[in-house]
Amino acid sequence: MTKLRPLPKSFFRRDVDNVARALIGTVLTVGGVGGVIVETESYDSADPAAHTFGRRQTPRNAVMFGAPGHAYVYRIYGMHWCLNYTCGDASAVLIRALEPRYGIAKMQARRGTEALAGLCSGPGKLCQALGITGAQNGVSLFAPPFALHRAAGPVALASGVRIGITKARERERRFGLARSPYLSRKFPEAKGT
DNA sequence: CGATAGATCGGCT
DNA sequence: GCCGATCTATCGC
Repeated sequence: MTKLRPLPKSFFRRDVDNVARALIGTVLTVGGVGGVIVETESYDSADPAAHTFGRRQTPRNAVMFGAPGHAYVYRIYGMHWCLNYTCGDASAVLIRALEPRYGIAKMQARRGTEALAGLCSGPGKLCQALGITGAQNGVSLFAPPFALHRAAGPVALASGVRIGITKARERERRFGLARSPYLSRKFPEAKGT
């Protein structure tokens, strides 16, 4: 396998949108299982779609008010989990899709499906494949079982409006690897190709 | 293909 | 009591 270099903690000490962009191409593993991040979304307290909108604190969103570089995990629709990286100042990046690369058999077993393209192509699927639950809420991303690694090289970045939200739908805070087969949904092509 | 319905429950008003 | 940063199956064209 390619040599993996860890992400520095300073990675998260910048604007949340830039973190969301820079995360594309980085590697996430949980207990050695994971892959390359190909899709993210950003949220902050000025965003009507965010859990921290208006900086109102509740038991659920408490982790987003804490230090950067931690996992914010919450349950959605009563049955799925979603993983975010906290970025400080009540902001966070939702991890939406991975290219499966490490521990693929384990991910297939957890998901109950074989197809690689569908293993981690969505926030709920990704958490199921990596075994992430509310038990990881608030834990450091820089300590086991989590491990974050730098991108192997430059990536073709795409962006667009977010998915699955009902508020602030127009905001372009979704980022991803253009034309990746592992996205939850394709990004609109700018032109040509 | 795209559209829609149902599952299922914690968090918040 | 309502609603959601989702997923899957199933329907219609």
